Amino acid sequence: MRFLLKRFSFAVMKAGKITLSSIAADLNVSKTLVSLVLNGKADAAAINKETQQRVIARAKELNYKPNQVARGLRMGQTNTLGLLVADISNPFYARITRTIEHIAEAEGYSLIVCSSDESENREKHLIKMLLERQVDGIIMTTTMQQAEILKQIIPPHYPLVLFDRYLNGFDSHYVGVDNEQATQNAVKYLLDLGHRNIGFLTLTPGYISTLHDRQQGFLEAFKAYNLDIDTSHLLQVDYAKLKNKDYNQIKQFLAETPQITALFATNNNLALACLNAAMELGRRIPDELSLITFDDVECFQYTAPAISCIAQPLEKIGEVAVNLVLQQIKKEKTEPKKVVLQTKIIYRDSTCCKN
Amino acid sequence: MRFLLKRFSFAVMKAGKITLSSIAADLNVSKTLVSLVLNGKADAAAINKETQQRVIARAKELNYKPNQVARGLRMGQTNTLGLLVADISNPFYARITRTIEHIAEAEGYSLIVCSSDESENREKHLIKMLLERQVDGIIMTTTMQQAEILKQIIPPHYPLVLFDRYLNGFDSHYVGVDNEQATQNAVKYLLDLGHRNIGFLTLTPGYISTLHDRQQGFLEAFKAYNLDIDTSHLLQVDYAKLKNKDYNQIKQFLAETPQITALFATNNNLALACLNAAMELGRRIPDELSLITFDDVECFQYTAPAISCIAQPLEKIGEVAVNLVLQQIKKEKTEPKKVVLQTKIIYRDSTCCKN
DNA sequence: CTGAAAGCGCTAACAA
DNA sequence: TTGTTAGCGCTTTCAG
Repeated sequence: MRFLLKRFSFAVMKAGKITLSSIAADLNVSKTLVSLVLNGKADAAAINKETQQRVIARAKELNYKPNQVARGLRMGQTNTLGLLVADISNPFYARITRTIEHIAEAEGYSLIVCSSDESENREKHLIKMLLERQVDGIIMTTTMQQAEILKQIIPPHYPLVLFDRYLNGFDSHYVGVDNEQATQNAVKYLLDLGHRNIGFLTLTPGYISTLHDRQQGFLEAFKAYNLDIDTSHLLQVDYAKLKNKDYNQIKQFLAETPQITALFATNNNLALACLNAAMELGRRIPDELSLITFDDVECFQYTAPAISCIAQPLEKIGEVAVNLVLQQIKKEKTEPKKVVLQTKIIYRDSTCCKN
Repeated sequence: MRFLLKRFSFAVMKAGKITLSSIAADLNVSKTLVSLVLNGKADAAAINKETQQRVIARAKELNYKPNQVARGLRMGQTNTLGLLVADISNPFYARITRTIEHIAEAEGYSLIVCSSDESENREKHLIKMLLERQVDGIIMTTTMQQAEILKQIIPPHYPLVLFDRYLNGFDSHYVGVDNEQATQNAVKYLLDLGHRNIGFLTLTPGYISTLHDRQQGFLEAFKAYNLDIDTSHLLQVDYAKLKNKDYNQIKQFLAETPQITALFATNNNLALACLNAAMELGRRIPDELSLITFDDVECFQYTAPAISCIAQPLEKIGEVAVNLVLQQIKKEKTEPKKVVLQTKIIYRDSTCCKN
């Protein structure tokens, strides 16, 4: 009786739900059989061709969709990757995401995408979430200051790759560029153009490796030329304000340091902000003020003037990142690999000789 | 013996895995108890305060992370949303994604993000994938021409919202703007400036509702002014080529129709391409050629000249989209709602009177 | 106040 | 060649 009741309620409740069992019941075969056939393991199991056909036909007919959640639970693998960036609406990350998505998808992986918003707390929270969701690996830009939290939160041999930013004391796979060298080259280029009073615009939080290294590169360039740096030429802009299009900090800076003839911006948002500020202050670029920035975005070639910049190989970064994580998942254990890619200075119209 | 073997391998394999049962075993209580406590249902179940404390303490100590895949399977709900866009690297989608992500996250939902690449096949494939992954709802821009495929593939009352583009014959929730009206207004503005030979640049595939409606708006504007349209002023650019920065089609078009004094571009990529083509051909904007485009992206205010455009309320679109899908998930059943938001023409320097 | 047991949909040993 | 069964980790009746 109990049994019957169960069968009954099962049948009733499941109206419409097509599962392995429902197909099996329908065909009077076992779940195993259906599973084997639908996973292409039928031949290996030497299952009757004719039976195979019946199963396949019925599955198609019923529009069967395997429940990947159940599958994931059973197999201990979700075929999902976590992608954690600072801000998905930043073209820098959006373009890398695109590449990662494509490669991942080709390998059967989906992406759970999230933005940390440059907040350590959010990042911590999001990583936990990804881990709870049993993603098979994580690709991320960290905004952490200390390796500790990450070490605590991420299991020892978990498939992980940091990109763009590294974290001292956290020995994981990584892909990015040599920010210090790239910046140094760009600043030397400004120096070679005759500029001596060069402003350096960076962001909060300043401890982020890319920002830190770029600043280091800036200092190194001066040192290499035996030049002193006026620290009043360094400005750290508040990230939230920048996101909010509040450029007052920059305008004030430009107004207060009229001796500056060239500007180095540490990222694309900052460069656009400079353009805006200079425009409002009536400082002509490049005649009165040269500008060069880290990161290339499409529109830099169409701005007035076109903006000189340091371009990172975005596609390549995405490609390496996803491949590194996939390799770890496939247990191709390797030492944490650090991949450093080449940047390229793109000379456009926002930079010229000091006159 | 058999039993022992199993226990053994179990113990070995599970080394380190913290689960509900492992905690329960550890504490000599039942899984139920632990589950209840960890889900905040302990008080409702009137569980001993002291026991609760023990459970919570141990869970924290062991750094327990609930397996959301198991939870999802059991509860028939994954707290995951599918977001399907044409191209995540397009700032238009990236910015909407940002808003959606934030609201979804606040409600406890994660996002699986994917790009259809304007391919019907990819779209079909991705929707199937999302459904198999048991996402609780889907937010998408469709690139389908016919409603049929979507109807076949998506279950009748599945939580779904289309945004940006609608699909005739597919009666779902929707949020977007009045593309026809917006375009008509913008074109009338060009007409009012004295332009009569206006080029219209659109994309493949042309059947997409937004593109279609924009073209319709273009035609309507002329009709309203009792003006004839020279169909040689309409150009449909190949999407793949555009993505690929191959602007020859546009350059050729501009070269062959020198009588054109103003251009309407149906999206941001096209506008940038026009800028590029005009530059290479030495056609000065706006003096020789006015340009207005659908969609605003940040850099349009910094280009030379700054580009006039029709701005869509991106944040609002994202917000409405995610809320609509969340409502459906929460079974707040409503008739498929169509939300049409306001656009705004932003007048910048790329448009001027015909001289 | 607490526990046993069933079962979400699937895979994979093992049996037959 | 096919079926039985156990179990992935969790929630939730239902019994005590």
